[in-house]
Amino acid sequence: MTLVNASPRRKELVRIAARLFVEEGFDRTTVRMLAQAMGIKSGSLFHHFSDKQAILCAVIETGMQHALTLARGALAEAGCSPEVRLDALAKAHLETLLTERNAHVVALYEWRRLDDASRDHLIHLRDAYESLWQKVVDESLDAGLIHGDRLLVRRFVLGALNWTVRWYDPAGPRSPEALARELVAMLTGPAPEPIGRA
Amino acid sequence: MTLVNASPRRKELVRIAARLFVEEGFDRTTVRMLAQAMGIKSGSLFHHFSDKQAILCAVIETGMQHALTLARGALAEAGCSPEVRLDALAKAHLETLLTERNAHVVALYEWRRLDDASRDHLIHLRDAYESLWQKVVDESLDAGLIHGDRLLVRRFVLGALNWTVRWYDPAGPRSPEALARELVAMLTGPAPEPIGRA
DNA sequence: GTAAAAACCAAGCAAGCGCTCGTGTTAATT
DNA sequence: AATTAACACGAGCGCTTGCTTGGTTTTTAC
Repeated sequence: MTLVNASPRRKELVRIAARLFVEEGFDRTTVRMLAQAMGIKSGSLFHHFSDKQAILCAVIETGMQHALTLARGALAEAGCSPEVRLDALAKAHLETLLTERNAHVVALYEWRRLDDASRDHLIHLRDAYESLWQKVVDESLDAGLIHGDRLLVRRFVLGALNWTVRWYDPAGPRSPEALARELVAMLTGPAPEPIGRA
Repeated sequence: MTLVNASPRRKELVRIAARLFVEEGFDRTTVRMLAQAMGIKSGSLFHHFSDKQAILCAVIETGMQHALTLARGALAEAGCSPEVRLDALAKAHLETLLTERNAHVVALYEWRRLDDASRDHLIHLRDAYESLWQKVVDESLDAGLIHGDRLLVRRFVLGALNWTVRWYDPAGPRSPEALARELVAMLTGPAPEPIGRA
């Protein structure tokens, strides 16, 4: 499923790389900086990754796999009420945005630094995730819970959620759950009844 | 008001730089590439800008000034109906996102490459723009047109709009006006009456 | 206990980077 | 006609970049 092996050592390297890519940006993170943060010399880096680009790809893939796993789990646990499912998906999205923040920020800002091969690989993951969302949005539309063009709704909602990485402060007063519920409430209008928690 | 002079020649250079920064990213756009696209040699570049960084700042400032001008104009022409004002502001936002697309994309992706001085300068422009939005969002909340936390609503809406640069196709079937109206409709729920156009 | 495999290192190459500098060439001002 | 300021040039300095190479150490497997 993944492009290359996933030894625990490699996983740790990817985590470190993600942090540096966020702090400095991909282009400004030199292989020497990466190596030092990993406790090895720059030459040794290329035993784990074919080139710098492959590290970027691995980082982004990590985040996407995590998002997919979380979203599928959330939907499996949620019932079949459209509102609960929408809420659960939004919550899962915010949670992966938080716990795998570095990877997602890198995906957001450095996507264009990928070469064609890596991009092709990752686009499939992205498409799978977006079609998950589209299905849940469609359910809410069919139920009359929300209104509008199905494609636009999905894009606007995911846009609003993704943008949170630019301002959300995990140390602040609001939890991802609360945030998700506020967004859903914003879309459904003033709710006459509270959302039932599964 | 602006950080430096704004001769027509310089304006053209900034436009070219914006295009290259979008195509290649700031770090990968070399001063030689910039110079060649401008029809001069790399050394001559530094007669117009103190350093590469200053070009980035000028590009981003261009976009922000344009956004501010358009938003203020739109609000001045709009009446005092909260829904019309919200719609007008969203439309103005999408229009500047479209006509000054390069500058805004650069602002989005390369903000972190700014040095502290440039960032301080630009943050004031950004704050002015956001408080414009906050005022209009507050009006809509007070009128009962939309619901939710005032800060969150502003952030979610601006997030949804800004994210459009990642998927919006100006050659597609939808105009910025139509897009703006769809977003407002999404927030206000199923409108019992059509929006009056000023 | 030993052989194979995996991880690592020191050294450095070729290329590209932002930027400087001394000089020449226009174009506007006096 | 003389002065000045703005713009452009060519050459290149000092430094950093991603990546390679040949050889050593550490870990794993039997």
